[in-house]
Amino acid sequence: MEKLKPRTLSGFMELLPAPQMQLERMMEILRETYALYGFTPLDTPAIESAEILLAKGGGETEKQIYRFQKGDNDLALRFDLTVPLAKYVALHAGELTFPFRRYQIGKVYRGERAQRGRFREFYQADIDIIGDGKLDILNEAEIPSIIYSIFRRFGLTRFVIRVNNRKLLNGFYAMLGLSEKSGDIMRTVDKLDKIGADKVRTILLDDVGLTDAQADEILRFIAITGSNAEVLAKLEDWRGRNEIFDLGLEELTAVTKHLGAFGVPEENFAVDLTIARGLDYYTGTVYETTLLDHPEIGSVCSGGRYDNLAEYYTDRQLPGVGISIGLTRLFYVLGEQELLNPDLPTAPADCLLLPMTEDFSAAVRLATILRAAGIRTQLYTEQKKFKAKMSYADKLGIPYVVFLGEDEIARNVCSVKNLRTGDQVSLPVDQAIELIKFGISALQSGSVILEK
RNA sequence: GUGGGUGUAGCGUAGUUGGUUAACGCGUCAGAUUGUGGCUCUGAAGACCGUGGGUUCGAGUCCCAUCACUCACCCCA
Repeated sequence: MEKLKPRTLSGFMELLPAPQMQLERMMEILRETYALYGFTPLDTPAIESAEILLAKGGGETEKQIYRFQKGDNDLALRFDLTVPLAKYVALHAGELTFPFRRYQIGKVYRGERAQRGRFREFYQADIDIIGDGKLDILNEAEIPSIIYSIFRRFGLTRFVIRVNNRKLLNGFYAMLGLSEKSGDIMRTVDKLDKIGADKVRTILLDDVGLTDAQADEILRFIAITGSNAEVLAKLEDWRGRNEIFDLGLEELTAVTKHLGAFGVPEENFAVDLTIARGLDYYTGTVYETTLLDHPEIGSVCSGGRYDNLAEYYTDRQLPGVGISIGLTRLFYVLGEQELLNPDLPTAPADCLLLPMTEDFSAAVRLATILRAAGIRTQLYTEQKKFKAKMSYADKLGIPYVVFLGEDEIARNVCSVKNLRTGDQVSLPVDQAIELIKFGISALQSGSVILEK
């Protein structure tokens, strides 16, 4: 029979067992850290009614969303985790307790052309805090501080969480009488790092249609750099000319101050007036996180403040702040740059138990005892040559092999071989457990990532 | 969606101005070594050269189409 050629669609990540373990380790860190800050886990369906997911309508979402008919139902795959959150919060607003703090790690789908670091199915790891009517500015500093904490636990140090404020930008553009064109301007300004100031100016003049004076003012504005304190001080020059701008400046100043209080060092966060990206529902603080050594891959984590999360589903005013880690992208880039810690244990088991007798019942009992002691144990039951069994443990990176033959059973011991050192001893079961547990605890390595 | 590039065993590659049996490395499997893995050695399996058509005595190689992948743009995590 003619076989179908197996293939995986482009833009869909499918991993071998060892890297999958590394990805799972990153997810564990995410869950542990989010939980540590009092976030509750949430899961929502990957498929929702298209009208729910497209409530906002228009734009990129409409173009990129996977949408299909099943019977009479118009369905779509979720494009991000924020829109489902909005639906969830609107649906359950009466039953939830606010501020509602939830985390969600899940796959999202975008029907765009795949590229390196850009997937069509990928994990996002989101946290959001939703208030009822109001939400304190402090939350806008806590969110990036959590990201800082996670990245440090991953083992990353060379990253910057860049912070800006949409009110500040909108107020600024209003001052110049450019509110209508703020979207185009922000998109252009965002490319500053990539294409340089001269090209930004050309685009602003030719494509966006600004006057020389307007373009110069914008370039002067985005050229503001320096320490966070210096940037904030320079922004004072524009204070008093637009209320929204002033409000944005106060918020940005407050977030900067609080981030320090949360213990985020200056080298890991920066006020950056060029960032504006992310979905357009952001209304205040916005974040974007990049890896200093890999700016080419873009943002690995971004988010911000929105004043009215669920406006398409309810009249209730639900302001929030949230951020999303592009886990698949982050993992992919780290793997490609060989920054994933190769010492991170990726074996599916701590111990491979080889029964050397016809009757496996003693081995089955021993496996149960080992597992009860917390040792991840695989019982090898296949009729293969001895070397094939050893080779199995070796290939999977299982650190210990335990033999149980007639000889061991008669002496009430088991033989434990450490595959790293080659040492082998015969011990009573309780001592064998201690030996293995001590050995595997020594193998635990700190971080997922080794930075060069 | 727009524009480039590339398709040869599971993976990574070589393949001369078109010429006879498509080569190599890694991996896989077997044996050397039946209660001891990694290292080494020996051997084996595995490719209608993406697909379809064309040019030619002859196509992995040239031409066209098509599909897939990929890079850039757009946009984003």
